[in-house]
Amino acid sequence: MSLGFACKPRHCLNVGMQISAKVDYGIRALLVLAAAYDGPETRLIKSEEIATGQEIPFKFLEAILTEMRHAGFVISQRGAVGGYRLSRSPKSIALADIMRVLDGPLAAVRGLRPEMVSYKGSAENLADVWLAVRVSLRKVLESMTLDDILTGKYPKEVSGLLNDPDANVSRPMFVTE
Amino acid sequence: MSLGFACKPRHCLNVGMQISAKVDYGIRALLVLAAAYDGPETRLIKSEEIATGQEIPFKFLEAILTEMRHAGFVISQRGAVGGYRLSRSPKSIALADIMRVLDGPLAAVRGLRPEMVSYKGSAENLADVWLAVRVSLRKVLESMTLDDILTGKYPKEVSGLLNDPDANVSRPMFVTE
DNA sequence: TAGTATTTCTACTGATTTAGTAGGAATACT
DNA sequence: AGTATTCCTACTAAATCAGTAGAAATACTA
Repeated sequence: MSLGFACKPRHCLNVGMQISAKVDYGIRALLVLAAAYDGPETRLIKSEEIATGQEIPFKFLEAILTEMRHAGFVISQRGAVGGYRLSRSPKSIALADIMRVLDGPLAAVRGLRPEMVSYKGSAENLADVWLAVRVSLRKVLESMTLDDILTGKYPKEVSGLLNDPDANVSRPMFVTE
Repeated sequence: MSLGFACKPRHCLNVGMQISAKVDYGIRALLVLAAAYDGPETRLIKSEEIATGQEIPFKFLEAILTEMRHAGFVISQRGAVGGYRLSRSPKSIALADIMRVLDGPLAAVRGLRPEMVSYKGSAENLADVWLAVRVSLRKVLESMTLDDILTGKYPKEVSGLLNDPDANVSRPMFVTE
């Protein structure tokens, strides 16, 4: 009846789905721009303002915003009155789009897309698991837009998930045997 | 109308949810043991047999199996007729359990559990997204057992996901603007 | 036209994680 | 005693993550 230690002893840093700092910062920056969005003539917001308001490292944020511009999510202007604004409505930008731009595909198995991996023997059906994982991530992340997060009004499949009784309880990482 | 490049130019290795080699190998190894499972007196299977059968690097697999033993999923025996067997029924081992042992929590944001992060200003509701992501991962990975994968008979919420018309089509990673 | 403030680009860094490998010690059966 | 296997410790090379530094390009303003 020993207390089996089933996880890394201390802070347990590594993880299945790791939301990176880059994605976290990037989405927060777009949310700030989304809150100011008011059609194509929206005022420009400086990266400095976003960085201090959201406590994001300034130079890192600049790099992220430049990636966002390459992806077409934001429009920028240089110079004394420069800054950034959203290129289109916050209703039209889904979280999955942002995450794919900043971090690549939503799900992969050993670096490969789920439909690219194949297994043999007793593991034959394992690919189905990764496909199901990807679909379930898509259902959440493709359905939620920047506007949904600003307003707090989520698509009902998502609010269904949040109503789950233990949505905000974390599971133990050790196993007793 | 330029073709905006929204992702890393070439092989796009980084990813949101990365199923690591360790988890992939570990689950496959347990599936092999699960297929042989026949109560507490199941025959022992050598790591060499699993490694060649599933094309997993031998020494890496050994390390993974030892972690599995620490977690209580397998029982081992050394010596000439040694090997591994499952410690309990494949019906009682969920994929989420295995993944937490090998890779830590299912989801984290910048290294923190989703319920530990908090945001301010326009990003206030962002934590809900990560909670929803975690719940949706749990719904898939806590409901599927080793036995489900062996038999190909999945809980109906999972088979619902797999029936999604584009379960096995991958989404483009670049954005046209 | 000169000045100023901002974005943009290129390059670099240190820490951590990933995916292993090497070699030997412990152990269980014959 | 011999043999085959698991178990443990240590090590490595490559990639990724989370930034930083500094200068060039650019847009407005006076």
